[in-house]
Amino acid sequence: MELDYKHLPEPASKERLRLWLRFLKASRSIEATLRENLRQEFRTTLPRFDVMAALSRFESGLKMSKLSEVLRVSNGNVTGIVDRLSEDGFLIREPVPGDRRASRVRLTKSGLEEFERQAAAHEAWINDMLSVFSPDAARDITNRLEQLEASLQKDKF
Amino acid sequence: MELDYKHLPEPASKERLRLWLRFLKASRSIEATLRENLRQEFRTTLPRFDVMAALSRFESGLKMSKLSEVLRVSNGNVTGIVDRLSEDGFLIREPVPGDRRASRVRLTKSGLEEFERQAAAHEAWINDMLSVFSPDAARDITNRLEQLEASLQKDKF
DNA sequence: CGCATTTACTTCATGCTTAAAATATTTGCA
DNA sequence: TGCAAATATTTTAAGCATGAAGTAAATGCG
Repeated sequence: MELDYKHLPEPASKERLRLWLRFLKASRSIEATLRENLRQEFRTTLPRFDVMAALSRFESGLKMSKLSEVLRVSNGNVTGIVDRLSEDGFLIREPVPGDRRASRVRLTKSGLEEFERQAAAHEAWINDMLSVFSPDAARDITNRLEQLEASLQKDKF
Repeated sequence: MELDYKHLPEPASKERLRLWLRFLKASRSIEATLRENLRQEFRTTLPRFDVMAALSRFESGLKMSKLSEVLRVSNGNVTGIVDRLSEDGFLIREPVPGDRRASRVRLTKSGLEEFERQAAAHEAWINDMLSVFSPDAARDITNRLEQLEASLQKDKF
């Protein structure tokens, strides 16, 4: 029979790897449910929701480049998603006065209304999935994640 | 001027939504770095790494259906990734005696060696990115994530 | 046995994702 | 002014992801 290493201290790197694996699993599990719910209830996808969420915070819209920066995805990626959302009438590209290369994207009235319904449902789904965390526990973990983000940013330079 | 709501208690659902947004941000940030590193150092991708990681735990290989179950991705998805890894000589499909529909996939010697180098680098990257968490803090968060997973599983039925 | 159902897997259509190349326009400066 | 460099965006090629449809083989039961 094997020795029981379970209660011996693991090297720090193993402990952190274990954390990452759990982290990823939880994240993927929640994301999968969100995708499925968005698909079933609103015939849309997470990337489309993300674009609309970003635009909903800027009444006068965002330039394509700013939009891809906010979402932290590539320019080319945003082009396709915006194309499709435009076809659905949820947003429009407007010319930017004085710069014929650029365009400003903003939600239409219909897009804003649609997004508000999606956002309310989204918040309820998250509240349900994370109900195991009390508001205090949620705040505590949020704080730790903010530390993590800060340390990840710092290492970039 | 607007009232300052910042220090009033937020509804639980807002607190949890905030947690989810931080969670997603951290997860995407770490994943992006992993993808970039895998690409630069090993000319591979996270899905390929995931497939090899899964197979590395089963010396005699896995059937395609079991592989997609373990990875929690669709069957059709696994087909393509396995196709490409096979072309690279990192794994092989073997016939399953007594069932001509099925095939068993396992790492080749070259695939196992390659994976072991990738896994060592992967662990070091994670250790670096999560270094802001002490082993104790890491264990603590891992425990909370396990609670979360358990509660997510339970709600499925 | 015969044939409907189930199982294992691949293919297909569509969309998301990236990096890199291409296009168009603006800016800066010799 | 003229033109090289920078900027804003789209296009392209390749891979990942899904759900659904298709193919082939195995199973089960009347």
